[in-house]
Amino acid sequence: MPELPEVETIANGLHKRVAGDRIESVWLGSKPEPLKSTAAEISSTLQGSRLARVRRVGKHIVFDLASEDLPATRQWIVHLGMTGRLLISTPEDELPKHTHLVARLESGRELRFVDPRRFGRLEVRQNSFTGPGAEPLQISADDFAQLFHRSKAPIKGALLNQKLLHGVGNIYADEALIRAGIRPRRRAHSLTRTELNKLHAALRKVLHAAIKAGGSSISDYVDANGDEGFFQIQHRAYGRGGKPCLTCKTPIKKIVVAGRGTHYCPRCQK
DNA sequence: ATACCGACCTGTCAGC
DNA sequence: TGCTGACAGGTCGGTA
Repeated sequence: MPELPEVETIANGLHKRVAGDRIESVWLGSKPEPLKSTAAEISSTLQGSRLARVRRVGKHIVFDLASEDLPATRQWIVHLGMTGRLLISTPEDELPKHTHLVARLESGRELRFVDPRRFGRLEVRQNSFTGPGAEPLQISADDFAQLFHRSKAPIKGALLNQKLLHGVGNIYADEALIRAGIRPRRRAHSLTRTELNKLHAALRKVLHAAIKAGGSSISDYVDANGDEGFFQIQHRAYGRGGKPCLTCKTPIKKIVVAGRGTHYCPRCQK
């Protein structure tokens, strides 16, 4: 579900609402799929920890944990997958179907992880988590060009490769490419430096605009406060197959690239 | 090493 | 109304 702008919105919202609170106890569901660490590791690490800070790394939500006896080097990492959600609730709120973790907080609230499709992952770590790739909003144009100029993959696939850049998903890959005027099937190494610069700038711009809009709500995405994002009204390619290009009126094409539904303008994108 | 492709899951929606 | 199949914001592992 969530890509960089949505995860950033969720992490910032969670930070505002739960930073400083302490986890008193943890309930874990019986389904093991969402766990990368063992249930015992997750329970023992979270229990008693203070949520010092909540932030985004790539598409991951990172909770920096602190406790009386240990320095703040432990982290709780949450990847939301396609349908994962972190909800702040009261104990009286009905437990949603597909709830996999409930953390009871000192404040009396509960932080719940709900994920119907179970593509999300929970993990605890001791060391500092830096994510699989580079941050799209921090990387320089030079380093950005370096990442892609040797890859034979279609540029759309390369943008989705989290080991290169982390945080870009299907929506923002399509939205960056249409804004940069580049076809999704172009081999990454075939892009000129001018095109890579345009793509770097377009990606930064679209991600910043989407963060400002609170992300894209396609079906059920809501942030930590339950509010919808509204960047979807600014989509030019994603979800607009058959509809006229906002620049030239040519119908937007929908194809499959790197196994993902891909939308582009056959006239504006070269 | 690189790049496709199915698998992993549930829910929703279109079409019959 | 109800069934079937396609599709969905992501990632991983196997295979070519």
